[in-house]
Amino acid sequence: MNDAAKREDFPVEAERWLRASGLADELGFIVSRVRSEIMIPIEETMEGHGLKRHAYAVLALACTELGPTQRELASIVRLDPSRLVSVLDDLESEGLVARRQDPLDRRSRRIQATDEGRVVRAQAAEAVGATIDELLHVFTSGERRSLVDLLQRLAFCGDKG
Amino acid sequence: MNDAAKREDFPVEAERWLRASGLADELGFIVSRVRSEIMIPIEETMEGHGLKRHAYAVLALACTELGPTQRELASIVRLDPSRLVSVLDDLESEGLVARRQDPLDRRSRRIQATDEGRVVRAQAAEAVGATIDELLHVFTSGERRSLVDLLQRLAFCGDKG
DNA sequence: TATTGTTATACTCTATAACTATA
DNA sequence: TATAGTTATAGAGTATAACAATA
Repeated sequence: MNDAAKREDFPVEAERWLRASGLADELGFIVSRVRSEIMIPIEETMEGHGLKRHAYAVLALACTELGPTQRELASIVRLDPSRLVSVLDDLESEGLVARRQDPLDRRSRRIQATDEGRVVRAQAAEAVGATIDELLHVFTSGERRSLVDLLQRLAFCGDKG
Repeated sequence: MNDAAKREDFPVEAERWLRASGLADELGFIVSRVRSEIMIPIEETMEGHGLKRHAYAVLALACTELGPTQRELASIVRLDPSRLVSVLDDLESEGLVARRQDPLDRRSRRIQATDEGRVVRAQAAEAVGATIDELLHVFTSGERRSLVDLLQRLAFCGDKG
C-alpha cells in the first residue's frame, strides 16, 4: 500500500541530500513526491468507504447522467480496458454500479451508478474533500485556487482538441 | 510502460465526463493525472540516457559530495531497501556508481557516483530539463515559479522536522 | 473487416520475511 | 540485541494477445 521506506527516518538529512543533488528543484521529482504524499492519506480515506483508487474514479464517472461506455471509461481513467473489467466486477457485485447494454450499439455497455452507488459516491467524495482540506491547511485560500488552477491547466491541456 | 488506454481516443468527451462527474475539480485526481502526463515524456527522456525513474534519482543523489547510505537512499527515494539493491546492481554494473563501505560503520555502504556517472547524470538532467520546459510552454515564467513553489511546499512539508 | 467487452497469460513492480555481517 | 545490506518469494498491478458478440 504505502511505499515501504518510512517517511520519518531521516527527515532533516533527506532535505539536505535533496537540495545538494538538485532533485528538490526538478519538477518530475516534485510532482511524483506530491502525488505519493497526498495519495497515501486520500487512498486511506477511500478505502474507509470500501473504494480503491480506480473504483473511486469509475464510480464518480458512473454517477453522470448518461454514464460512459467501458471504452470511454478506460480512456478517461487511463486504465487498460481489460483491467477495467475486474474493477467493474467488484463495483457491480457490491451493487454500486450496473452495466446497461447501449441500445444504439449493442456491443457497448454504459456504466451507471445505482442509487446506493450515488450515496457511497457522495459520502466518499465528502470524506476525500475533508482529507484534502487537511493536506492543504498550510495554504491560503488564494494559494489553493492558484495551485488547483495551474495543475488543471497542466493536467488537461491535452484534452482540449 | 504507458498506461494503456490511448490519450487521444475521446479528448473532448473526456473533458465533458470529467466536469460532469466532479473529478476534474478533485485535487487527488488532478495530481495523479499531472504526474502521468509529465512522467510519460520524462521517463522516455530518461530511458534515452539508459536510466529508469528510480535509477535517475539514485544517480542524482550519488553525485553529492559524501554520498548517502543505502538506508538513507531508500528513505529519500521512498523505495524499499530490498528493491534498491537491484537498482544499484544495475547502476554499478554500468559503472555509474560504486558502493563504498563506510569506515565509521562497516555495516553501511555509501553510494558514490563515478566520473562517468557524473557525466551521465549531467547529460540526463539537461535533457530532462528540456523536456520539462516543453511541457511548461503554456505557462509564463512567473506561473512556472509559483507552480514549483507551491508544489515544493506540498511535497516537502513533512521533511522539515 | 473492425470494434466492444472479456478471458487468459505473462511480465513488472512491490512488500515481507529470513539470512549475513557488523555493531 | 539491534541494524545494514542482501536474497528469495509471494502478491498486486499492468500489458498483450486471442476470443465471442455485434457492427
